[in-house]
Amino acid sequence: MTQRRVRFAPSPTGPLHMGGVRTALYNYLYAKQAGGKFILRIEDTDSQRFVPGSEEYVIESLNWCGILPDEGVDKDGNIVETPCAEHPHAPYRQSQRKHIYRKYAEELVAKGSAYYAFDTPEELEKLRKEAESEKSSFIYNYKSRTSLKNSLTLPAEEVKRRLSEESGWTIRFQIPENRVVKMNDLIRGDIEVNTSTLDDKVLWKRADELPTYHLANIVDDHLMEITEVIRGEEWLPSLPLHYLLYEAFGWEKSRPQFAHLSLLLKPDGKGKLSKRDGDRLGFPVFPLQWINSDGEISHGYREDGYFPEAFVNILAFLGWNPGTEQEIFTLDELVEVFSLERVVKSGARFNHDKAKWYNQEYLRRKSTKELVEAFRAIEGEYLAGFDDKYVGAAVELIRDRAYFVHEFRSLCDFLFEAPEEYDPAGVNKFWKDEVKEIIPQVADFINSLEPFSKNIIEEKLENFIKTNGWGMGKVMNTLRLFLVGRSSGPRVADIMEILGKKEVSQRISNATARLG
RNA sequence: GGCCCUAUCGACUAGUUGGUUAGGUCGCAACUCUCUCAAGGUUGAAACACGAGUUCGAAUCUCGUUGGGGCUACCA
Repeated sequence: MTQRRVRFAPSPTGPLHMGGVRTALYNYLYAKQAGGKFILRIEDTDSQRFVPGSEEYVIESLNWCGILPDEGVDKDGNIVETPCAEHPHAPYRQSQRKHIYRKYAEELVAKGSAYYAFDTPEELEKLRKEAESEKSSFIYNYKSRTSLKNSLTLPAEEVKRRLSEESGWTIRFQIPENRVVKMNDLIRGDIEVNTSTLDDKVLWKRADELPTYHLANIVDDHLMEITEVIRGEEWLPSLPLHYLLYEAFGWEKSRPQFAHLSLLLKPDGKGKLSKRDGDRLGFPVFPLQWINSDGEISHGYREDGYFPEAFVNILAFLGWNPGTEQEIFTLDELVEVFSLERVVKSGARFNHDKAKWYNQEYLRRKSTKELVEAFRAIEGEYLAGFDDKYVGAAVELIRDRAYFVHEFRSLCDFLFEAPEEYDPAGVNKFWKDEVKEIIPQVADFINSLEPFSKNIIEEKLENFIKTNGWGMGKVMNTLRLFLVGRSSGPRVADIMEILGKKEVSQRISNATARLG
C-alpha cells in the first residue's frame, strides 16, 4: 500500500475555529495511524478576505495541541516556501503557486472542459436579481451559458480580442448536462448527483487573478499526492464538481478518497457553532485567544485554562467514539484507536459542562508537582513567599475541587493570607453565646497539641469536644469560619496542619477579638 | 425555493450481520459519607421524530412525512 498522505488546508481569513482544529486532528490521527504524512497547506486564494496573523495563529494552535505537521511547516514554525527533501512540494502557500494553476486552467479550456466567460459581476448580479423577483434563481449552467458572453457563444475573433484586452475574463468549468456522478464518501457511503443540478463554477477569478478554491485544491491535492481528503461537510455539495475535475484532468486513477465531517453545532438553538455562541454562553470557540483589528477579544481554550490534552480529547469525542467505554485518551492513544468508520454522520452539539469535566479529569491526572508549577505560572507573585512544599500541600488540599488551575487561588487563599473579614451569614449562624464561652478553652487545647499534625488534631480535638459534651459541628464550623473567613472549605484539621500552630492560634485570637 | 447530508435520553454517544430489561459518559435528582462545602460511593428519572411497508419479529431494512444541518459568490 502506498504511503497515506493527508492535508489540513485552512484559509487565513481569521482565527481557526475549534471545528477546524477538529478537522486537523482527524487528519493527523488518520495519517499517524497509517504511518503516513500530515501536511499543512495554506489556501490563501482569496486576497480580499485575508486577515494578517491568521496563518501564524493556525500554526501556533496546532502546535499547542501537539498536532504537528510533517510537511509544510519548518522547524521554526514557518510555512515552507522553497522545495527541499522534507518538503518537496513547496511552496505550501497557494498564493505562491499561482503560476502552476494558470497552466492547468488553460489545459481544461484546451480540452473543452472549461471556457472563458466575459460576463461582468454586475451583469451576473442583475440576472440574479431578475430571477429572484420571478421567484426562481439564476444558474450559470447548460441552459443559460448559451445566451451569455463566453467563448462558447462569441465568435473566435471576438474571444481573442477580449482575452487580449484588459477588460478581464474568468474561466468556468463546463458542467455536462444530465449525467449522474457516482461518488463515494468514507463516512457517508455512496452518493449520486445529477449534473444538471450543478452550475458552471468559476475556476479562475478575474478579480484577483487567482484560481478559486476548486481548481487550486484539486491541482494541489494531485501534485502533493494526497490520498485522503478529510474535510468539513460544507464541501460535500462541491464533491461532484471535484470528481468531474479529476476526470477532466485524467486523474481519476490517483483521485483521493473523500471523507466529509459533520459540523459542530450550537449548544442550544439552531445552526452551527459560531463565535457569538461563545460570547453569549461563556465558553471559548477558538483554541487560542484572538484579538481582532478592532481590539475585540475572543476567548481561547489555552487562555481559559484548558490543558491542550483535554482540548484535544474534547474535540476527538465530538463526532467520534472508540466503541468502548473509555473516554480519556491521550493524543498517542487516539492515534492507536482512531478510525474514520467510527466517525458519526450527524452534527454534534458542543457541551460546555462536558468540556469542563474533561479538563477536570486531566487536572486530576496531573502530579502535584505539575500543578504547583501551573499554579505558580499564573499566580507567581501571590505565591512568591511560599516554598514548593507549602504550595504543594495547599494544592493537594483543594485539587479535587477544581476544574481549572486558575480556580486554585480562590479555593485556598486562606492558606496564603489570613481572613480580613468573616462571612456574615456564617458569623450569624455559628458565633453564638454558648460557643463564645467554649472557644477560649478550645484555643488553649489546640495550643497544647503536639505534634501538630492532622491525624493528631483530628483525633484529640474530636475527643476533647465530645468529652466536654459540645457539638462537633458548632465548634468545627466556628473554627473554620475563623481560619478561612467563610463557612465552607476543607476539613478543619487539614487546614490547621498546613497553617501551623502559631498561625492557627493567631487567627483564632484575631477572630474573637474582632467579633467580640 | 432547488440540491445534498442527517435523525437513539437535555447533551455526547453505544447499539455495525433485524431478536438487548436499549448500555455508557456529562448534566440533573435522591440517598450515603460528614465538622461545612466540594469530592467520593450508591440509586434514580431520562431516548429509538412520525407514518406506512417488508418480516414470525424493526432502533436496526425500504418508502414517505417532519425536524435539523450544509451548499446554492469572480469566499473558502
